[in-house]
Amino acid sequence: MLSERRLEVLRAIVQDYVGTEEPVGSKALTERHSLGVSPATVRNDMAVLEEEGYIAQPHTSAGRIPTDKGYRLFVDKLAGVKPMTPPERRAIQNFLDGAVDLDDVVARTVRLLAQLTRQVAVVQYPSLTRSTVRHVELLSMAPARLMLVLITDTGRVEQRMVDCPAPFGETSLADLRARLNSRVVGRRFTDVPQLVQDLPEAFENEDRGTVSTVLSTLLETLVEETEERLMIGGTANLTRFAHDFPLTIRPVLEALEEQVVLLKLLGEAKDPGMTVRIGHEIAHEGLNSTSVVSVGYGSGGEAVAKLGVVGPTRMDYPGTMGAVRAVARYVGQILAES
Amino acid sequence: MLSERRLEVLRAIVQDYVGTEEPVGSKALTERHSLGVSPATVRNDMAVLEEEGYIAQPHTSAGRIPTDKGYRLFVDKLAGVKPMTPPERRAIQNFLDGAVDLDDVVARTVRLLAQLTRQVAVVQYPSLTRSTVRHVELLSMAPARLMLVLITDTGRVEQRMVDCPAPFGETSLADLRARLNSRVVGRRFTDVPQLVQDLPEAFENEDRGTVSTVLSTLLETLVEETEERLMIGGTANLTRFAHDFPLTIRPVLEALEEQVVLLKLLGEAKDPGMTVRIGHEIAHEGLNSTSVVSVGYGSGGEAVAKLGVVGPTRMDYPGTMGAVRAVARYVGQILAES
DNA sequence: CCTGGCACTCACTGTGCGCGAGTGCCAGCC
DNA sequence: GGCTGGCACTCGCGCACAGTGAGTGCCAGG
Repeated sequence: MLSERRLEVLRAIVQDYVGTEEPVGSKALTERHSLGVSPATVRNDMAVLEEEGYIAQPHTSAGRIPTDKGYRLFVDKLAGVKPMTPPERRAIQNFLDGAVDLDDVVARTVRLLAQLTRQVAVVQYPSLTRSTVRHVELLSMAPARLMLVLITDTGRVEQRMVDCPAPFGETSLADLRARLNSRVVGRRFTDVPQLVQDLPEAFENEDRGTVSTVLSTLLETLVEETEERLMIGGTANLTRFAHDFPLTIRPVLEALEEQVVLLKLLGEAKDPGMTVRIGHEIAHEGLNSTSVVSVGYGSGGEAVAKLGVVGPTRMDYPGTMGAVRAVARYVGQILAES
Repeated sequence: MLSERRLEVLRAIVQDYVGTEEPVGSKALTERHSLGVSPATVRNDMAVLEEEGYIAQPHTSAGRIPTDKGYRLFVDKLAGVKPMTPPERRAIQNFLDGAVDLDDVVARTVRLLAQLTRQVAVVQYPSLTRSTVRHVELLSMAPARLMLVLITDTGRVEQRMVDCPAPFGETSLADLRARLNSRVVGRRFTDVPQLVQDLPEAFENEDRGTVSTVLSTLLETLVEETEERLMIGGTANLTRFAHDFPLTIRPVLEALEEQVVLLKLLGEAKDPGMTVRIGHEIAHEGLNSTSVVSVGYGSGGEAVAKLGVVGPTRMDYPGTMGAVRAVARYVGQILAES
């Protein structure tokens, strides 16, 4: 176990390094922080911290920088979550109010988060698996062609064309629409399959084929769209620390375009509260020199999706966590209202 | 007017520079191309080309690189559009087939285009202004709350909540739905306002308020969504020529995030066929060292939106133009089928 | 009008050197 | 035992400097 003062030294190193982006030495540390001890003592502490793997030197005769393990300790034990100031809160609310639809909410959230944290923002669309059905609509496009429209409680809309095996009358259509809605409205998407299982039996022989087709399209939609979508913004912020890793920026951009990677990353964070993953804790290679701060958000008490930011491991964790948490809360409120 | 050989020299310079990314000198030129003349002659030609502003030297005693004006001449007079090879065509078709909805078509197109050209791809969603109405749906959410769903012929779906001034019965709802659809289905979005203008008069006094509210929401949607959305991909490709402008990559990324800029850029290209804008021909400052190749695409003969790529002015114009044109054609086919 | 020759320019590369921040270690002090 | 001041050492960084070579402009001759 590290002594109180050594932890304090680690905290000082992290803070200084995040601020200056340069390896921090013992002398500078004692000058910028009132640790009450001399540089020589700090050097001894640094030696211990280095032995334990919390800090490292880029090369001999240079200052120290925190390792992933060092950041981990800092986040877990040394740093709190910096709350937003009232003006910031107002700015967030103003920015998010006035969104017209779900796409707009997500788009605004991404921009806001990127701006607040000056990093890359990622916002997942509310997942269908945890959503409930608000309405299912069936429209006749042609004698044997229907359009299926699915509306979720979070305002998401999905539609599919359905080619029917046989013409389908208006009355049958109205019947199916009514039966379908009475069964699934307000229910969770995951429950839908068993709720509609026996629906074809309620119809005349000639219509059963079409009903089955519609149902299987509906179920397909549920499966396909369960793989969530997400929106990314603020990639220009990557260039802010590009001088740090001018070559590492490409794998990061590539990873960001591989939405699968990010979705997996967000999905892995089991804790519905805040999750911070640092450097090599992230399995994907391209993101080994980045950290991801994510948190769940939702319209009710329940989280329906995640949002977060991707930045260099050398980031302002307290500030970033504060911004992410605050934005998630307000987005939740907005979704609950609509 | 430049002589035939001088044009040939310019073409050789552009081709070599695009290939090697390095200023090209007179000796190297004569070695790599069979121009039939000596380096000294080429030097004289180069001096003329430089005087006319088609090429420039980064510094004295270095080779020449084409200027924006040089690329312009190359594109207009010297370069054709390189057609895709049959295997490439098949690959395009395979990649685009199997898209399940409009979002998917756009997403696949972006990825495909980015991969083919190894540059940044931009695809505009089919614009509402040139689309026609496939269906308008009204759903009752609560006694005084409706959901308006708008479906376009290109498969785009927009929805809005409508808060009614007074409760609205199911029969009135069905009536409004029927009247609305009979008037606007198959019509262009731009014609909708005058088509529904007198609709409230057909209803009872008590319902007129609601009908008006619905209509104004519909019209609002048309206006709001006329500002088109777009999808961007392949930003990781920016790093391929980042060594060229490691500092210029940031304004480019910023410009790409400002979708307004890109939309304006795409909108400016009046020619429904291929448009190439080179370097300083682009008004936006951040894109001054890039070129944009764009083309309209559409489900029928008519272009409903644009797609294209953003890359360095030093790009393979014939190849890029070929890829952009081919992709636009196939996307048009896909849209026509759905 | 083209060509070979020639002197000139200048970015680029590698080397050597001094500077200084930062370290590790040690002896002494509390 | 822990803290401190002192001191020698390391080594990355920046700078000056010279050598190299690709490329140029110009000119006289074919």
